[in-house]
Amino acid sequence: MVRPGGRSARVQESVHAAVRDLIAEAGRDALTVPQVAARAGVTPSTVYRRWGDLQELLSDVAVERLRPEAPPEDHGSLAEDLTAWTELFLDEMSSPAGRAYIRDALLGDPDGSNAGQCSAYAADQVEAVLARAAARGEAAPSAEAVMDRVVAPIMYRILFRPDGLDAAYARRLAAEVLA
Amino acid sequence: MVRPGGRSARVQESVHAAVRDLIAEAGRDALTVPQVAARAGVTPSTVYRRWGDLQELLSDVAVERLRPEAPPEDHGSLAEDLTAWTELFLDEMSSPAGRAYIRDALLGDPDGSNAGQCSAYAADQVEAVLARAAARGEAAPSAEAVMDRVVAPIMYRILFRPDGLDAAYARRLAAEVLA
DNA sequence: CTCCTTAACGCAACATGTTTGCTTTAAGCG
DNA sequence: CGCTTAAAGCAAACATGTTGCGTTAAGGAG
Repeated sequence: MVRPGGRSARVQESVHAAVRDLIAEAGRDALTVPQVAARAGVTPSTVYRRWGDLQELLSDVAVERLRPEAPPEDHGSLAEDLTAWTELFLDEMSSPAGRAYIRDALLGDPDGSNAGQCSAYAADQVEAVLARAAARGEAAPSAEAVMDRVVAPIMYRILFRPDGLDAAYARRLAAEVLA
Repeated sequence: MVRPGGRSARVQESVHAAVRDLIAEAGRDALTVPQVAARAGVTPSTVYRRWGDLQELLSDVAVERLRPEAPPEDHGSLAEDLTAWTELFLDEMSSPAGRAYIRDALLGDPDGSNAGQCSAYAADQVEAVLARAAARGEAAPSAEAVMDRVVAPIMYRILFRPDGLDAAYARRLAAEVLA
């Protein structure tokens, strides 16, 4: 029997909130399960039983924070929509907080489902931009092409080459995939 | 004073070997610092002092295993060289062992230097292929273009979308960057 | 509304992993 | 050959992770 509501839900929310608070206060490195549990008003064994370890818990919280809050803005044309979205995406993801969340999401993710979720969030945003272009009658690349040529290079550089990431790079990637 | 040789070197080699052996025997999940230390004939405190924690140690070992063993083969033309190298790269990296090493390398890497090293290995291989093309007088894309359009999509999919990775995809990426 | 069933939590004892002060060894240099 | 000191060993203190068992309360049946 699955129990998505009631006490279980309160515990989950309380623990997630404790993680967010403690990261903001003391930084991610100072985080331990017993601390989180104490702040959440819960025993450590509860956290260990539900999440397994600190990494999986952080991964959960990270995916939650990486979910886009709003659909991409409408600027009137595909070129402008995609450029603006790419700049925003790079900006959010390459910030220290963004990098940390990406790493956390990848980290505590034995089966890859959390990472898959992150990718799906980006894909949804891209598809929204492309769908709007199609509705306007504009020619547009496939979502796969945008993932391979815009999203992938950005994420690769964030993870493997933390330098040379700026708005100009975002604009160049967007322009190239539309060419 | 840095002491790259002598006892320190023996300890490092012994610990690395212990990690490789234990991963092969019992799997990465069953790995603990005390176990590794015991197998290496070393005390746990030595490992903690040199590497900090298990993740950094695994990251070290992973980078070592991700170093290419040989320069890319010469097939006579840029198209063949790049296609063959891309197929090999995808094959190695997307294998279960390859994925695990990539994750480990990213994981225990506070300052990103290990991840940067992995990227540098790939960049070196790509540059070798392109340099050979230039020596033949062939027109070739920049190394940056190959990193963005071949290496990045492969790594992105390995990390975030573990499906649909096959030799055909590798060939397509290579062909597109040459077009 | 009340009574079951049982998933999820709390508690406490336990096992394991991590840190640290101090001592000992041996690498590299004069 | 002897000094200096980085790095390793040792052992005890400490923190974290694990588990069995009793208790609580969600969600459904009567």
